[in-house]
Amino acid sequence: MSNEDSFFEKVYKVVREIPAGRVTSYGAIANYLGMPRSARVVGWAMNNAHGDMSIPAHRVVNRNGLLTGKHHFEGSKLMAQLLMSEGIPVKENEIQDFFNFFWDPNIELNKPM
DNA sequence: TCAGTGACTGACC
DNA sequence: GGGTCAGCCACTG
Repeated sequence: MSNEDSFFEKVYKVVREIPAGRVTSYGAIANYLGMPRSARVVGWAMNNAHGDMSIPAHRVVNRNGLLTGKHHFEGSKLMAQLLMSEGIPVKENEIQDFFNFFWDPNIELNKPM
């Protein structure tokens, strides 16, 4: 049974909120969910979301801006292609100016206004 | 039920 | 400054 309150669902919801042309990290999502030490679980959720095309998992990368999960995509280059298609410079599985494109749910979803 | 694994992160050497 | 170790939570076997 999939409860919307499930940790996974929360992760999916946040990932879906990621605007095109922006990226975030597993730790940022985990931190937003109140589990900054469970970044691995977030990645695990992505693994479970593998079959859900509604979830832009390609916008989720590790703390170093490295496309660690690209190997899980059908095409190893698909993840980079999607990111570059959104205007995000990716080279050698690594996002250039990652910090510049970084989208933090803790800030964006809690923006005072 | 217990143990192992995983798309991570931070700290230590 | 770079590599290694341990911790964390959830799911599968």
